[in-house]
Amino acid sequence: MPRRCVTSAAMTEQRPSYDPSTVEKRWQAAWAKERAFCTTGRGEPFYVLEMFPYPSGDLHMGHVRNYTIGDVFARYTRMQGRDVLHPMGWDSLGLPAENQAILEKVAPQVRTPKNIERMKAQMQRLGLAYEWERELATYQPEYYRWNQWFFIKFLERGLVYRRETQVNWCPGCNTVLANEQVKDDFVCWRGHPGVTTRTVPEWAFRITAYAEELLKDLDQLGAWPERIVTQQRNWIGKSTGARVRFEVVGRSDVIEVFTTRVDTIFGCTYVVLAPEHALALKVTTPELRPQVQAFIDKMRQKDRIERTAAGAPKEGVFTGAMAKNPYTGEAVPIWLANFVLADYGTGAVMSVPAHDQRDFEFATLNALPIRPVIYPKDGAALPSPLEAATTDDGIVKGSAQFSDLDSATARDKMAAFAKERGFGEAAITWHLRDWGFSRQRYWGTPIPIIYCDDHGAVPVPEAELPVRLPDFDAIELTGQGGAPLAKLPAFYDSKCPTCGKKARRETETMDTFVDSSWYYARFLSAHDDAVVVSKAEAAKWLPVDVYVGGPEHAVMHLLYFRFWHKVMRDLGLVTSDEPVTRLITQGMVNASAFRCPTHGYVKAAEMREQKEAAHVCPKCGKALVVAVEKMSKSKYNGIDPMDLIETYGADTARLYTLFAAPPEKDLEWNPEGVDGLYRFAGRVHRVLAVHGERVRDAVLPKSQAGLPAADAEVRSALHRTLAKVTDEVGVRNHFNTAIAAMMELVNTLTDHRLHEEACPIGAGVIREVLLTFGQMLCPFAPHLAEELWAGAGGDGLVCHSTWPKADPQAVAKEIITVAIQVNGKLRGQIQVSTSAAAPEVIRAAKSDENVSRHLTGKTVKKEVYVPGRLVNFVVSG
RNA sequence: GCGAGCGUGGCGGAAUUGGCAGACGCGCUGGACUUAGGAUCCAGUGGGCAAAACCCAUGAGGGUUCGAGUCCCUCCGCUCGCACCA
Repeated sequence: MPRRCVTSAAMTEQRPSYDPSTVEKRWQAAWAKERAFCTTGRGEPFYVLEMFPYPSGDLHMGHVRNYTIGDVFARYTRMQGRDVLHPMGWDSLGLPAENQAILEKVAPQVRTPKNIERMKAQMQRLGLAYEWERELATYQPEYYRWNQWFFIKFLERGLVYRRETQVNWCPGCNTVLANEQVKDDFVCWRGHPGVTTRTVPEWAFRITAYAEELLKDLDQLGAWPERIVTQQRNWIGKSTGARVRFEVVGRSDVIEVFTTRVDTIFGCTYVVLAPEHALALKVTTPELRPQVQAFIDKMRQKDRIERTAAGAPKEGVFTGAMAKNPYTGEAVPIWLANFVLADYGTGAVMSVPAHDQRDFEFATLNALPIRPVIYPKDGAALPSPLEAATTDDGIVKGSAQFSDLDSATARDKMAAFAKERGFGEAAITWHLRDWGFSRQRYWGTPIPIIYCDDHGAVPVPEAELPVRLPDFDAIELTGQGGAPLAKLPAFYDSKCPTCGKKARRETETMDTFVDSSWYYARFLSAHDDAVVVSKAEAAKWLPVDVYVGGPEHAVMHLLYFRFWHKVMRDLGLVTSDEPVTRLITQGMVNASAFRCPTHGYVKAAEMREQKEAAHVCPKCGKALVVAVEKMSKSKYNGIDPMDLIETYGADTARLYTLFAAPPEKDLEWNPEGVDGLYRFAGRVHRVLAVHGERVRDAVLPKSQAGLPAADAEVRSALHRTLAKVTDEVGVRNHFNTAIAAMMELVNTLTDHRLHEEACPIGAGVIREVLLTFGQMLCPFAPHLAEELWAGAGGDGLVCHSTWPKADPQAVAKEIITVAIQVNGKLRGQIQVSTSAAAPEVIRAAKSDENVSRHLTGKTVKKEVYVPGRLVNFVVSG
C-alpha cells in the first residue's frame, strides 16, 4: 500500500496538512486524560455492547468492523444526551489459549495479560470510546468465581445435573474428542485409529426447562434480525404430537414412540428403535442376536453426524420381536435403524411407510408392507402402488372409529383415546437438548464440586469460592490423557464439605460459553466483590439496548445467554425477560483470495500490486483462481488493521469499514476504495486548514435571514446534510449513506470554493460548517471531528457536545423540481414553488415544451399529481 | 430436502411509504497545475446514437397499477443456517 504524501497545495502554502497520526494521538491522549467515555449519571441510560473478543493478541478486520459499528452507536447516542454505557472485556479462557500454551510452553496466565494489553492498545489506537474502568477478563478468579457461584445457584434450583452422554473417545489419546477432531475411518486428528463412541458422565444445564419460554419470548425480539430469530426458533424446535406405548409381544417390555402423525397409526406396519435404545438388544430373539449385536457395534463406531446425515443410506436389522399396536391390536415387527436417534423424542418410532418418506424408503428396502390410511381431501385416488410417501394431511380411512375424520381432528381424538385407555397421550418434543458443559480441559473455570464417598457430589460452600485454577507450571499439559487437573493431587485432594472426610475435587472445567452468558451483567458491577451484579444497576441498565456481533453466534451464545438471563431473573438479579433489546449482526469482511489449483493460496497483497495478467502461481506459472472469500490467515488475503492505521490513520480505517457496506451485509475489502475515504477526510481537513484560524471567533449565523445567496446556499446544504445524517444514523442505522451525504456536502463546499483561501463565503457560515461537520463526523471519524471542533473554536470535546438540530428554515426548499411523465415516461422537469397548488403545477407542466409535444393530438384521460414529486398525464389517441 | 436472505453499471453500493433508477465511492477517459504525478483541482462516465430528441435497461418470464428495482405469481442463479427431528 503506498504511503500517501501531503498535498502540494498545502505544502506550498505552508499550511498544516492532514496528518492523521498526529491528530489521532493528540485526541486519544485528550480522551484518556478527561476519562471521556465514562458514564455520566445524567440522561436516560443506554447500554451499547459488542461481543467481547478472545484475546489472541491482535485485532483483525472483523473486530475493527464489529467495534466500529458499536462505537458509532455509543458516540451518537451519547451526543443525543443519553447516559451511555459502553464497556469492553476479554473472553480469555478456553481451548485456543490452552493449545497455544501447550505449543509454546508458556503459561496462559502469563500470555493472556500480555495479549490483552496489546489488543487493548490497538483498540485505543482505533479511537474506540470504551469505559475502560469497567474492563473485565474471564480468566481472572474475580470473574470466574461467579461462574462457580452461578453453578451452585443453578444446582440448588435443579438446573444443573449430572448425566451420561455419548462422546467420541480416542483410546490413543485417552480423551474425549469433538466431532471435528475425528477424521474419516475413525482416525483421530493426531492419527490414532479406533475412535469410538463411549458413554461418559458429564454436567449439564437444564436449558430445556426454559424451552417454552425461550420460544415464546422470541416474539419480544422484534428488533433482532429475522434470520437469527428464525434460527433460534428452529433450533428450539417445538414439535407437537403424541406418545404411544406399544407392548412387546410375549414380554413385559413397552416401547414408547413419539409421533406428530398419530392420525396415521392404523397404517403402522413396523416399529424402529435407535441402536442405542435400552430395549434394542433386550427384545432381540436369541437366534438374531449376533446380527443385531454386530449392527449396534457398527453404529457405535460412527459418530452421530456421519450416521445421521441426510442422504446417508438407510440401514437396519430385524430383532425378531413383535410389538402390539394398541389401536389395532396388530403385531408388527421391531427393527433397529441408523436413522432413528436415541436422544430425540423417545428414541423409537412407529413407522408408517405410506405417509412418511423415510419409513417408505426403509420399507421398500426391507420388503415391509405399505398400507395407506390417509386419502386426499378432494377424493382423488392414491397411486397404486405408491411411488413415494404422501405426507399431506387428508381424510383418515381404514381406521375403525376414526375413519372419515380429517387428519387434524383425528390427531386430537386419537390422542384423547390413548389417554383414556392409558396407552398414550398428547405430547411435545423439543429439538433443543440440555447443555452439556463439562470440559476435560485445564484453561477453564473449575467446577465447584467435591465427591465424597458418603455424600456424593457436594457443592463447594460459597464462602470458599473461588476454586482457583492451579498454576500451569504444576501440570504437564499435553492435550492427551483426559482432564489435566486429574493429574494433580494437590488440586483434587480435598475434604468433604459435609463430613470433612477425605474427598476428591471435580477435575473438569466449564465450557467457556458459561463465561459469555452473563458478562454483560458483570460490567454493571465490575469491581463489586459482594454481588455478581447489583440489582439497582441491573434495573438501571438492562436490558442491553444495542448488542453488536457476528451472526455465527445465532444459536449457541445467543441462546445460552438468553437462558442465563431468565435464570438470573428468577434468581432476582435482573427484572427483564430478555438480555438484549436490539441485536445487530454484522457481515463478514471478505477480500480477494488468490489460489493456485496445485500449490494453494498465494499472498493476495503481492498479487494486488501486479497487473491482472501477472496473476499466476509463482511456483508453476499457472493462472490463479481469484475469489472473494472471508479474510483469513490461511488464505493470505487478510489486511492487518494496524498496517492500515499506520498508512491512513484510524479515522480512514473506520470510515471505510462503515462506508463500504451497511452493517448487516458482507463487506468486500477493496484496497483502492480506502483511498477514497482518505481523500474525503483530507478534503474535510483542508477546509479547516484553510479557514480555521481565520473563522474561529466569527459570529455564527442564527438563521438564513440576511445571508448573501451563496452563504444561504452553503448553510442550507449543511443543514440538509445534518437532517439526512441524523435520520440515517439515528433512525435507519445506515452508516454508509450517512457518510455519502457528508461526501455530497464536501462536494458542495468545493463548488463554493471552501477549499480555497479566496472563498467568497462569510466567516460565520464557514465556522458553522466546521463545527457542525465536526459533530456529524464524530461517531465515524472521531479524531478528525475533534480537530474540526477545536480548530473552529468549539467548547470542550466534540464527543461531549450535543448533537445539533437542523434549522428547518435552512432545510426547507422554496423551489422544487417536479418530474413530468406522460403515460409513465419521463418527458420533462419543471421548477415550481413549494406553495404552488395542484392546478398551477399541472398548468405549468402542460406548458413545458417537450411535454406539450407529447400531449398534442392526444386526449388527457387522467392527471396524477404527487405533490412535490411528479405529474403523470395519462393520455390516449 | 427444509428455512432465511440476496440478484441493480466495469466494481462496492444508493433509491426510506409504489413516484425522476444508478446517490456516494472506486475504477476508467479527458483536461488544468506541474520537472514529474500514483498528489490536488476541473469535466465526463449504464447501453444504443455523432447528437437534441428518442429507444432499451434493476437475474428471466408473466401479472396488478396512471406509474414497479420496490407488490403478486412462475422460473433461474447465488449465499447462509439446519440437515433422516419421527
